[in-house]
Amino acid sequence: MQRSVTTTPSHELVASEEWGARLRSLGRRVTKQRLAVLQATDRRPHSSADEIAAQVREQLPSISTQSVYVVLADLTNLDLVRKFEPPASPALYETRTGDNHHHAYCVRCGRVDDVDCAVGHAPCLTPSHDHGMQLLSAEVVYRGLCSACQSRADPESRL
Amino acid sequence: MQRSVTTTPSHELVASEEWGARLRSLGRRVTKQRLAVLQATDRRPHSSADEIAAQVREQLPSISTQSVYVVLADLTNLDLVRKFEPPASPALYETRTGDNHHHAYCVRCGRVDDVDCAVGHAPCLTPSHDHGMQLLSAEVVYRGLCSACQSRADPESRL
DNA sequence: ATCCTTATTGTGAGAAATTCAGAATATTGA
DNA sequence: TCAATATTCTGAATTTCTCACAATAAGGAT
Repeated sequence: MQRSVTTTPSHELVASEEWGARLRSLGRRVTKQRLAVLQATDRRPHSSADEIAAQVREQLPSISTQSVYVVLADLTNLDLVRKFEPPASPALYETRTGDNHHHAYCVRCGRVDDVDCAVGHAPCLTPSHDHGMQLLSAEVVYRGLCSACQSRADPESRL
Repeated sequence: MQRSVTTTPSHELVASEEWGARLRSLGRRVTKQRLAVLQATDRRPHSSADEIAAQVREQLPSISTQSVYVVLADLTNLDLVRKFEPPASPALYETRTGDNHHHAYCVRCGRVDDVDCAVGHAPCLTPSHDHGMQLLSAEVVYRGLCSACQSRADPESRL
């Protein structure tokens, strides 16, 4: 992989270095595929594996979709990307990890937005009784209607 | 469908009648397939479509899996069953609807438990900011480790 | 009780998303 | 630069679920 300052936008170069450092510190080799997947995911949060593959192909035209899947699965395990599975649609990926933010998706158009945790203290982690399950984390998925779909919504239709 | 008191356990007969009434009031015909699917789902909450099909086949040996899918999709729309999609596994169905209860699944064995809403007032429906999305409902999914897997867990492994 | 209308189910194929095994390739430490 | 082995590629396969159309059966009317 050649890194030319003249052909690569500087902010991407920096990002590339950062991702590379993170990968190395996690015991992973720094490959152009991983960097491209990370950058594509970073650039467009809530992208599907297919969309990420399409993005990546602008840099690496011959990358296979399967490789993107493998890379994403590995990065997800490393916690460099987070996988979100909205109902009835392919999994989406984002680079925002570590904060336990949640997601709202539009039941009409499928649009997904990030939603920060409701109250300061994660309220969803203290259910009334836990059946002996040791809880690790909670993910909240909001069903909603995005502003675009609200304006376009005919009042007759019951959602 | 013949209904013989001597061959059908009375509690199932009653349940059958109840489901029948509900279906009728929702403008649906009362078919043995629908009743069998409802009873199977009721008997074993958090079953997958395949598991429900297997259960149903004990009564209706020749029902196709596709029909079970169609019936479940329709019953879900009617709100007689609720569909839950845990990450990385097939959708699960249950007859407990209307209360907005949540789910905890074991990250190791996949076991799913019901969890009643954390605090009295649905806290998860008031996110800090909603990006203009009109929120309709929230579903909380708890990741956890069930008691069986806790005992069997080697302390070395980082979960 | 029987027939007819039409909802429901069955059949068979097929789509979409994802995973797997083994061969080829590329990164990194020496 | 080279070797070791992590990573990616190739191609097929799997799983879950959907679709179109034919066959069947539920429930009201006669």
